[in-house]
Amino acid sequence: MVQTQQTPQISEPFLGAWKEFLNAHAAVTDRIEAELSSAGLPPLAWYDVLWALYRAPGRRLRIGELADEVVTIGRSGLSRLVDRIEAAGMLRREAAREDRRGSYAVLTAQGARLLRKMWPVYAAGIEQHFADRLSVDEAASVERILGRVNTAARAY
Amino acid sequence: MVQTQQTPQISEPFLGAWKEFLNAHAAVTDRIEAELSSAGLPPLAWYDVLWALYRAPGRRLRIGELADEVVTIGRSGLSRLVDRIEAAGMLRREAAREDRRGSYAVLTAQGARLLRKMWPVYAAGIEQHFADRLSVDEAASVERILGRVNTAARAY
DNA sequence: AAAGATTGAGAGGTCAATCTTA
DNA sequence: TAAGATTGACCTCTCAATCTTT
Repeated sequence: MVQTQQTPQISEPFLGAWKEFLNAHAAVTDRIEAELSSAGLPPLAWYDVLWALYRAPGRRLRIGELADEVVTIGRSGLSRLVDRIEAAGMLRREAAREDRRGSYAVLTAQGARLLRKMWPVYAAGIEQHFADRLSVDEAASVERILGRVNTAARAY
Repeated sequence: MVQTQQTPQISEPFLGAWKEFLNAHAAVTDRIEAELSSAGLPPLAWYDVLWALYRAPGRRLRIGELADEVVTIGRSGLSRLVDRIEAAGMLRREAAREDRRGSYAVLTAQGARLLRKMWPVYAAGIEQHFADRLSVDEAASVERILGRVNTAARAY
């Protein structure tokens, strides 16, 4: 008799790695969010949007391209997030001339300034809660290993 | 002149590790949530609650203890999550006799069955999207390294 | 007054339906 | 008909206020 659907046995090192992975993510991001908030700055999701625009040619991205960059949120959620960031004057929408169905999000000068205010706080959080606990070799290992996890998970 | 507040320079391996860490978390948890949902099962947060109760002596935990176990949610959020799980019959609240301010969440038989239905799907997701991409040595490294991140981040 | 837990108000997210243009 | 993007309805979380008991 063939067993078609058996529960995988995940051995200890893998299960241990998974648990630490989940806990570390929750702990570090919570702490960084709290530090941004204490500094009177918006959440990490804003940083992701502003930074994606900053990197892009012309400081602008189609809404769909922006959604692909901000990996923690879906398209409708992004649409509302862009609403809020636009209302705060940190970006503006611009109709796409080459395809009138679409629009661009364009970083404003104020948005670029906000990005420069957020980075020191964000960077300090990454350093203190994450990087300071790793050696250079360990960081390289984590990058390589989780990079592989990442590629695998997206390959669908 | 003393520089009191300089932006940390985070060198490449650390920044790379941080980016892969965030992306891997988003990718893997999204995929597992989608698989649970496709199987007609509730989200990971339910699993965390049910599993915490299952492990506990008497299959029961004070609400506050439960909140400490479920690290991705705050106390008021947990209160509402417990409402929903209770409404589904997977746990019940019970007044604490030794301290009448408090209450217990107690796993029901139905809750234990749900846990046993969720685990195969969850485990398959961990295996396929995470564990299969790691060697045993790499898993041990991730556990050790992120365990250190974790301890550090919580030590406040 | 403080601790355990819940609740009202509001912020931010999802899914499916919708609108506009291609 | 499909693609880009937004919207309506609804769900879940947070913060601060609240209720009960210590």
